[in-house]
Amino acid sequence: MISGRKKNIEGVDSRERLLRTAEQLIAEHGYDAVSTRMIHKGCGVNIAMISYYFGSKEGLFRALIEEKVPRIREKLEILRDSDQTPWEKLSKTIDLYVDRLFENIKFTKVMGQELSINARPENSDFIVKHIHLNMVIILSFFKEGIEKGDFKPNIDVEMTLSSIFAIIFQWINMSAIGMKLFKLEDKETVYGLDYRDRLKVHLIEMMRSHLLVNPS
Amino acid sequence: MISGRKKNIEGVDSRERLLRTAEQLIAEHGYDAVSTRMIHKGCGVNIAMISYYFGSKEGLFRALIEEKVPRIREKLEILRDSDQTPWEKLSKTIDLYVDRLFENIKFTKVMGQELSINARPENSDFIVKHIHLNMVIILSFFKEGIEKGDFKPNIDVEMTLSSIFAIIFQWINMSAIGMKLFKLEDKETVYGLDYRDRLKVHLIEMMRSHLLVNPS
DNA sequence: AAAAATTAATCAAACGATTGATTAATTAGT
DNA sequence: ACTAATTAATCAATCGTTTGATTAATTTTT
Repeated sequence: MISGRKKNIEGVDSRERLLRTAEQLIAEHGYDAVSTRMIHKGCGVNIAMISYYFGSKEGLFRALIEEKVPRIREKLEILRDSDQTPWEKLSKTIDLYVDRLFENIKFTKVMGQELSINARPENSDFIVKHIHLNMVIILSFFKEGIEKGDFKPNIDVEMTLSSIFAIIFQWINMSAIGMKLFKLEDKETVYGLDYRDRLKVHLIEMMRSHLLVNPS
Repeated sequence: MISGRKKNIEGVDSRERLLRTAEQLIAEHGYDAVSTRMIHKGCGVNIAMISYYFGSKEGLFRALIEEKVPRIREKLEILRDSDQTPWEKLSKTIDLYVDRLFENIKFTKVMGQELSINARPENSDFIVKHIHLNMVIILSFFKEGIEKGDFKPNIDVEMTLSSIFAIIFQWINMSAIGMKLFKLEDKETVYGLDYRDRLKVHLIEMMRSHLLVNPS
């Protein structure tokens, strides 16, 4: 019969622990497969605290989305306003995106699921809106490259941009295929530094031959 | 062997209707969000028929997977045993895959979800196994191309192959992003013939510059 | 003492699954 | 050819569980 408030275990407050546990579990099993009881058992925080802090299970999920999605853009804007060549901007964007998504494997999976199934349209809309804002910035790199004559004039820029996103997202979301293709044993290797770099090199080299007039 | 009665409402038997309704609903909402009651209400077939035909909800899902996954390989084998150039084989593979996945949008989404979340490992394993068998065949196209000197010798073939799959899968699974990027109103356009062709052209042209020693 | 945080207990609704009974078509026995 | 037995197919009703959410009581913090 333990009752009353539990002191912040290891200094982390209940709200934060609910968010992190939900992120972890939903990434692994999907939103609908994760019950509020799984979350509460996973972190020891009382189940009623979900209603208390977030109103509902969906509210908790929404808070998770809003917390992480808008983060990348500031870096892109810095890149945009720099005086680097379009190719430098693009290759650094690839570098940035791979790093960011790999550093948030769990959340990237959550995002992927949320965009795939279209339950909770408010969430998908929110994610799509922010990804699109980023895409517009990256598109300007393409256009700048074409205007300056660095990039081939006849490339399908939207399809190319979409492909870059697809390749990174898919690597994280369908790690099972990557594991089999590269004959790896555990998932950690797919998400490890070696393959992160290999993915970057591949993406940048592929874009180099696809985009540049003079791939040198 | 087959005996007993067959009622066949409107000529379609219940087993088939359960499969198609489950495919439709699961593609739209995800496995866990679709209840057996939704399926039964969606097609009018009695809920007990799920146990009767498939043993369980999971059994129905499994049957759906096993019905469709292994289909593409025979075409790939015909391509492999033909006397076309490696580049012809590869570009026709892209053509084939885009067509097949676009003709099965619903099921492709189901597959994507199943590979993303790793509930039901028997299903993910089954899907991965068959996709990998196809990948091995396509890898032989790459290797043949390199041996003959048609393809550049230093390309990361596994990453390249993985990228092709990623781009097609993602186009189907994350249509919301495509819609926004191409400023489209309804999902049907993303899955329509125009964008299917545009995706094919983009993929093949990107691979041409990425792979071929002499892109002509 | 007032406010904020946490608790165990409880709720109606929905879940997947199973039951026993019924139907209609086919097969076997005569 | 007719009847009895067997079969697959279908149904409504119900099982025990789990779900998301809420309550009122209690404890901690301010």
